[in-house]
Amino acid sequence: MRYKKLRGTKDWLGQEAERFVLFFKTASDLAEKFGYKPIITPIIEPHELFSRSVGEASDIVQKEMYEFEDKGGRKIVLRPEGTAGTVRAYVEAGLDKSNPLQKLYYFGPMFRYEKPQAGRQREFYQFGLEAIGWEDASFDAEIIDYTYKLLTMLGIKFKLHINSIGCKSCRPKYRQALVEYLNSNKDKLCKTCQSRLEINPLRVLDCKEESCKIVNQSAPNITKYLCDNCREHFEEVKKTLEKLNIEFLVDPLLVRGLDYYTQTVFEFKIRESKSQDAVASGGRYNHLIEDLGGQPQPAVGVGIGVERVLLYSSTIPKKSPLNVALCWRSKELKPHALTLKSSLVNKAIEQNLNLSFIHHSGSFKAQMKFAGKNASLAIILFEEEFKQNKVVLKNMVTSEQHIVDLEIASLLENIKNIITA
RNA sequence: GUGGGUGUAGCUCAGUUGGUCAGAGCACUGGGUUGUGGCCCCAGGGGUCGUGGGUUCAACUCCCACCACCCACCCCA
Repeated sequence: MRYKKLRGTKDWLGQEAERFVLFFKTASDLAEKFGYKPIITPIIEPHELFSRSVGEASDIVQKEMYEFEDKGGRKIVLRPEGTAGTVRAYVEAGLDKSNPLQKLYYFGPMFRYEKPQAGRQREFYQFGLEAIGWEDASFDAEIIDYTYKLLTMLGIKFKLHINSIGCKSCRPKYRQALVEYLNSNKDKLCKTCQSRLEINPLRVLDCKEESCKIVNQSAPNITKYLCDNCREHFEEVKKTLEKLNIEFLVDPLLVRGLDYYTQTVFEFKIRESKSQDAVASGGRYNHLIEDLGGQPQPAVGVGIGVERVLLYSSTIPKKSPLNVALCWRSKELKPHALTLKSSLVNKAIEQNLNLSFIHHSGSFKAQMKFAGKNASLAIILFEEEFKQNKVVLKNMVTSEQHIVDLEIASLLENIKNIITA
């Protein structure tokens, strides 16, 4: 074995690859049902896009980005998340001015230089939704509703945590109160939190260190510091979720690691596991479009971790699609089998049938062995039957077989009958 | 970035105190038996024992380094 995949990357093969594709189909179909349209943006972006949006002080920008200089001396990064690129494209296309209301979904690989672990890779896939242009709480609820439905469809058990972290006018007041409180308890905080206190005090709130947890329990509650506008918005989000029968938990300690969030933030957490527990998360980012040079537009979005979803999904099937194998008893029949196969493929496309047709080569025994392993049905050509325009249709699971007409339409009817039986 | 565990055929694993120990089962390929796969029988391919050094007459086996994977922390998707 000469070459190995890079650390923290993954090859998708066999059933895993099939499940991956199936996830994308499910997620994008559902997104389309909610009126979201696809957007595809580059994997490489300028470094500054993320330091401006995700935040200079965030862990992602400080230590997790893949960065390099291209031949023109530009500072490039492999995107660590999907929102910044989407917003950049939105502003660059002038949509903020010409057509500001946009509901978009994206899908693709993201990159973060971290130590790999189960459910955590250096290259990982995200499926995300962004609703840009609406300030109304119903869109926060829509994004959450979508994610809730998708994860439920996929058979994932989760807990939804939500919080509001305020806006530009009320958060500074809270921040000040928090810093004052934390400073008076500074000696009880862990080392990282003592430095967080300087750079990003809100992050202290979701520290898992026991001593910090105790301090956090009596910390000022952000909900009490929200301005009227933010409070009303949050109340409406909660009311709407209740009407939609979506269970959630208000978690005043939920703070996201990305700087661009305002007001609503949420995380879908897996019940059983405590680490790598977020399968999906997101929130509102009302200033990001403006911060990236566009006209001010409010927005809300979600990012869903594909690997984690696949890890916990119980309903995405692992079974391959239904295969029909063509086999021939003697060499002379081979060309007939192949033309038959080609006609069957045409018909299957025409009638939109969920069937695939395969063949092997070599000895008859080898063909049958291949069929037994890879197909549910076999169409077998024998000299005697073929002379009378007949073939053998064999169910490879039950071993039942019948001599049937070679004619395409009736052959397909027979196949359908076996499948539905 | 910190700590712990693991690393022998595609997979699951044996390998005795360093000296025919490079093996088994499954999988794979070919053949036999059934006008047609699975059962059975015969044969075959496949490994520089994670990589690189060191000790030794001799290393899969001892020592060191590195790499990869897993787990926990951290962080998040």
